[in-house]
Amino acid sequence: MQAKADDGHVKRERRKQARPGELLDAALALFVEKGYAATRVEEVAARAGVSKGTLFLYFESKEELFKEVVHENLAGRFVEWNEEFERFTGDSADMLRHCLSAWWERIGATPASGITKLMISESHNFPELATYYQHEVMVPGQALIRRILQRGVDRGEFRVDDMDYAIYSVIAPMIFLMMDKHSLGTCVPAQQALDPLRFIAMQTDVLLQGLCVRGTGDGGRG
Amino acid sequence: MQAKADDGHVKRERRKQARPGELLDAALALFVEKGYAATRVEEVAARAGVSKGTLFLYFESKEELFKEVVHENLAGRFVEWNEEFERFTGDSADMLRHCLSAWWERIGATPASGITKLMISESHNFPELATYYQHEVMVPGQALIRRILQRGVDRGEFRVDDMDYAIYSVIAPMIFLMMDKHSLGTCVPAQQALDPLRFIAMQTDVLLQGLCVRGTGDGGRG
Amino acid sequence: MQAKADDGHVKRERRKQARPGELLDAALALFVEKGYAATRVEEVAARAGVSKGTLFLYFESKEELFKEVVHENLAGRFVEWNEEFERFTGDSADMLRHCLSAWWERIGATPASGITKLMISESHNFPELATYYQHEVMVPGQALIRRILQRGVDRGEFRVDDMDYAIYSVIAPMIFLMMDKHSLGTCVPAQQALDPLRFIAMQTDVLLQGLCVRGTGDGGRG
Amino acid sequence: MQAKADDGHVKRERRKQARPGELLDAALALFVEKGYAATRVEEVAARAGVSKGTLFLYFESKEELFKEVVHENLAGRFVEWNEEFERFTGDSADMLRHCLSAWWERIGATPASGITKLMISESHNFPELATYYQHEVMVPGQALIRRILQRGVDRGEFRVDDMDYAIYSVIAPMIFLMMDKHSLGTCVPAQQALDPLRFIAMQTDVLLQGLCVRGTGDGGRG
DNA sequence: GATGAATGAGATTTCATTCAT
DNA sequence: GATGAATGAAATCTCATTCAT
Repeated sequence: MQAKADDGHVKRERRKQARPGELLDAALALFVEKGYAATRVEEVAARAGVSKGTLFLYFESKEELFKEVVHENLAGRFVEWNEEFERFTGDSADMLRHCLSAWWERIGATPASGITKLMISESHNFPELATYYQHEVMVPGQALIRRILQRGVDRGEFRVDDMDYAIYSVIAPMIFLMMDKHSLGTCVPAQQALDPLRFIAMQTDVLLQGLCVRGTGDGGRG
Repeated sequence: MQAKADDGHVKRERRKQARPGELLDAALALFVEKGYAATRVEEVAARAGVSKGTLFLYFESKEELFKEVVHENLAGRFVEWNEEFERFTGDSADMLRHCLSAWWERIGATPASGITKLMISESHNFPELATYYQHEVMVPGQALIRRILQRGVDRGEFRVDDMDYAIYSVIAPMIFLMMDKHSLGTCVPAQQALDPLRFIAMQTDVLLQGLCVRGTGDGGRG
Repeated sequence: MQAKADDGHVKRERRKQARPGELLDAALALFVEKGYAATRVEEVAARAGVSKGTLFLYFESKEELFKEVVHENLAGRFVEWNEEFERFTGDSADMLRHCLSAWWERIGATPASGITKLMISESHNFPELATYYQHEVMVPGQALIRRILQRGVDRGEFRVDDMDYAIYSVIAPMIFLMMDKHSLGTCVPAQQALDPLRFIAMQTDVLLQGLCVRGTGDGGRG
Repeated sequence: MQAKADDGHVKRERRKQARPGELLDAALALFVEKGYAATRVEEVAARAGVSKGTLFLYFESKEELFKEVVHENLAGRFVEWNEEFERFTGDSADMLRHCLSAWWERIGATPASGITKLMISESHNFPELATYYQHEVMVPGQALIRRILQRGVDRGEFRVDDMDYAIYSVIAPMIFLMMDKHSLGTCVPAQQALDPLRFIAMQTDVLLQGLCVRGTGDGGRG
């Protein structure tokens, strides 16, 4: 009986903790799909399997919910990724390839990528969130890409004329993939659909062709 | 007196003719800025310098206004561009460069580029419009890019392994520039702001490096 | 030329005078058909062949228009009918028959009967008009019926136990016919439609059977 | 504690169950009094003791509310009445008398009679409802009256020359009473007011005088 | 006088938020 | 804690009325 009570308690504790998470997931999905304003809190609650009232036990307001959705899905992954950067020992072309495909698997392909679409759609309505996103994602993201490119330059692997624009060249295909996943690509028949990893591979090759000092034309594949 | 009466009539007529356009412009700007749902029709009317009621003289409903905003700003420019394509006599690298910078000047830099952001934000809420946009913009746009690349291949200037993905490589920076203009870039201080023509030039160079058969490393500038 | 000018002037004068009449006719028809609140002044104007603005040159407001519609169509016909009563020389059964069929031809069958439907529908919203209608129609109408019945009593033709209720017995079929014409009967196929004069004839026979002192069962027809 | 919780739940449930009925009652009263278009939903809600928003929890729109008001108050009473017809053993004159006075008590005197006024006022604006009313009330009502009259004929009690018009003769005073109750009679001082049961008794007598084969002149009172 | 574009008060309808149960 | 009935502020939309032409 003690065990049973404990079990119950644990399970209830877990659910209690999990509830906001389910709500945040539901909210992310719906905000990304329909936009902030067009999403009704009742839908979010329903998708999370709770009632409208319950949502307000966990979040002060719809706006607060939105902010927590953004915060929750931005929780600094860059610490981890900077550590991976430090540990990486291969050449910089491989590093860039690894970085982009890892990004797709861990972010692009997951609901977290919806946050970028959300910020694109709602940045004017939530300027403080836009700033926050800028600080939490854009700045560290660009910094990480810069470190990778700079590493290539420092090791004599890359030649970079204009670092800022080189960074944009890395970001552009990522933005494109996320927009495709969350909007433009959703009304295209499946067999015509874009294969993200293939696109990333191709883009990286083109980029590396431009970056690699020897300009061997094989995009650094060698 | 005839003249005076005519003048008055003409002036009023001119207003009447102009109103829908003014309202569509105001609506485009606000829908792009705040999203469809977060934009109040009264704001649209105010920005066009009329009252709420006047808007409904010209548009049946907010939804109808939205649809007409999209239709109005999509009026097939591809006829004109296909004609330019036919007339172009230079090499295909120049053609691609010209095409992208012309696109920026005529679309990207104008409010019309907001339509793309709108479709990205609202495609799930207006599926018929998304389909329409697909037919009117995505398909002919990709077809035009395909023609340019194919022209390069046919003339022995380009080498294209996978045409579909090559097209995406052209589109991705365009999407990126529009998102920057309408969202992400708007909270970045001016002196750090991205110069679109410079970005386009750089991107084209990188692309051409990958495309041009000789792989001269000068991106076709040589 | 003088003649022509005169003609023009006369015609214009006539039209100017006629305009409010056309508006009143249009308004009566639409108010009866759709109700006061559900009728838009623009519809009234359109049906009268003028613009919305013109209506307001002749009537201060929609409410004023409504009041004038009622006043216009109530213009005391009872003077004329009381004179007919005075002149009538036949027996009282014939008089009642004549009275009811004349009423149908002059009022019941004409748009004027719509006023009764209007008063039934809108009396709570226009209490002063209801009172006016009471004074102008109900009271003199009941008085006229009373005079006819009383004439029959005085001449030894009718026996009336309760004058008030005898009057209601005359009115009830009139109300029924007007409601049939303006509402209930309008969704009945034509061949099933009620023939008002036949109904009046029948009703009068039944009434007279009750009224005529000899109770001959032929309703006074002899 | 169990009881208390149940109580609460039950009480709230009871409110929830009762709401639509309260709203329908309020709506019937106001629609009859002011007409559909002139009644504001907020008034309906206020009369039912709830707020505007609550009304829309139970009814999709004002129009839907109106339709349900009509449907609710038309719930086929004719089954019951046809059964009464079958069970009735007295003579047909009594049957007709009973039928009309029962109608007044169960319908005419109750708010349900307002439906007829509503249909008269709004039939053009809601043609489907007019048809529905035709099928649910007019047709079965006329059929019931026809059965009663036919019974009299079959039993040798009544003589009916034209059945259709005989039926109208029964209906006309009913229409008159309802119009009096809901419109015309409401601005008449109380002491002059019409006593419906007395009017019905008188009308029935007159009718029976015409119907009864012996033409005894006592209206069947024997 | 006639017009009809423009207005804005007022109606319907939605939905985030509250709170009794 | 959880619920969902109730609320009312705010949005869309209508239409009587005005007024420049």
